[in-house]
Amino acid sequence: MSIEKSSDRSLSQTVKAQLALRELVLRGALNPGERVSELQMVERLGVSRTPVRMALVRLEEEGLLEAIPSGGFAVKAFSEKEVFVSIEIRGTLEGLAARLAAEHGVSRSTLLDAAECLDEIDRVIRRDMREIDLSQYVELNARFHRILIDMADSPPLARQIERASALPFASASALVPVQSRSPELHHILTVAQDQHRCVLTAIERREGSRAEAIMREHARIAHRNLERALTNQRDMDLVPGSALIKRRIRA
Amino acid sequence: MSIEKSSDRSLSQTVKAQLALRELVLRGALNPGERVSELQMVERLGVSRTPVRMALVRLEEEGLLEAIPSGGFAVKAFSEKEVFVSIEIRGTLEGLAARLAAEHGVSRSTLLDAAECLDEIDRVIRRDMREIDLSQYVELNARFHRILIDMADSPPLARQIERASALPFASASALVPVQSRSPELHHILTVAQDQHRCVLTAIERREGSRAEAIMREHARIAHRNLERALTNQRDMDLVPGSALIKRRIRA
DNA sequence: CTTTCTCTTTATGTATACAGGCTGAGCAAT
DNA sequence: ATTGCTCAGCCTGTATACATAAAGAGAAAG
Repeated sequence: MSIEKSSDRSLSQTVKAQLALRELVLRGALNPGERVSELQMVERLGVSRTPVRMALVRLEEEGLLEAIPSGGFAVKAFSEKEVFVSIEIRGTLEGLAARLAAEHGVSRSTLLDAAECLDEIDRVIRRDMREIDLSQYVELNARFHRILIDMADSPPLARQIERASALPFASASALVPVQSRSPELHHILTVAQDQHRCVLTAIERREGSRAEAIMREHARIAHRNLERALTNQRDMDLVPGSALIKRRIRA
Repeated sequence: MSIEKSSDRSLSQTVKAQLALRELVLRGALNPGERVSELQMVERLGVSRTPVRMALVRLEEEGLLEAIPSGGFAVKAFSEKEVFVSIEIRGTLEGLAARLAAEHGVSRSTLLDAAECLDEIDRVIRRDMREIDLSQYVELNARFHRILIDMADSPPLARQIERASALPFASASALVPVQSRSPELHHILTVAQDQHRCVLTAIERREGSRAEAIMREHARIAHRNLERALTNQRDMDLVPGSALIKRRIRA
């Protein structure tokens, strides 16, 4: 009955429980608002109560669960507005990172790393109008965002961005797959990539304010993708953690 | 040997441990970088290992501790730059909150609450040039910031700001006491209060961009206060968690 | 038929026992 | 004197037992 009875022994029980539980929540196996019973999870995950409890605490920190006043945890539900704001928060913090990078200045080698990453993205995008390997794009996109955060050279900021990106639908490349069925796919990726180029140029030229503004706007592409998914029922499957989003009734 | 053997029974052991441990860390009773042994804390706090462990995990989330790769936790040390960035993060997020509040619009009653709070601050500041009750100011200041966050009406943002303010020296009114010995005290409080007034006006008039800029600048008063404490050794005592800050050697 | 009270069940909070791994001291060998 | 090895002590990760509080079912009364 356990999800991954034969999972890697090298991982600690706590980490195993955390991964498995997150998977259950995101998959929608647990309904939003529903209490997550420790004993039931012991049964389902095949670990004892202690690691389950640790996993619950950590997932609460991630924002996937919320504490019940009388004790224990429940699966968190998100309104559409909350999702939008979460994306805005990430964009704002990434904007701050870009500005700090521009103001402090960044080493030549790091700039080259970033530029190389963007070249690779170009190659993926331009390959063939309709045959773009999205998983490859997602990975490279995540890498570029990581480099950008490294450029700020501020552990507290990196940490905060990590927290903001912990919500499945708020991370930098979570909503990219939503575009996969769209005829505008190539268009949007082109625009996004141009923003990547521009922010890198701005950082290189020490134009902090511009770098910040670009990253903020860049995050709003995710807003558009989310909007699409919310209006096109069938695209919701492509949104990670979509089961947690309370849908409004739409006309 | 325990810090608070006879503390309130109504609080759970976990919360008790968390409060006591935080106190120990901030007081500087545990040296930065030092490992925090669970058993030693059991002895010092008078609770068993389970709540101590929970408290350790939570304090790591707060950012006061960091996980040791081989297991366990250590007291975290902060560089001056990290402290500055932490303040900048808080300011940026509060700026976002102010902008959202302005853009969404805020109910009349909430605006009145805020205005009343500011009136009270005025009364504290203007009371007598040299006899200002700082603790009262700190409390009212915190209240105004709380109202501002409520205006944004975004639980995820409130949560993130709370996290950013969890670092003792990063919260909105943590560094106010540093000014207490300064002849500029009245001057700085006047400026800060003017920013309060301006941001409220901006929100009322739906001037989102302005509201955001003001809150960002407002947070930078904390920068100034920190700078003062870093140059005036004797003022460091007034900085909460100063024991965690790695001082550079200064000429 | 509804409502309320009680009792049972089950939840979490806490303490503690046990196992495996890391660290460091002391000793031996070069 | 230095370096490498072994062993002991301690520390964390995990499992589980126990106590207390909450939630739900069922029966009785209105």
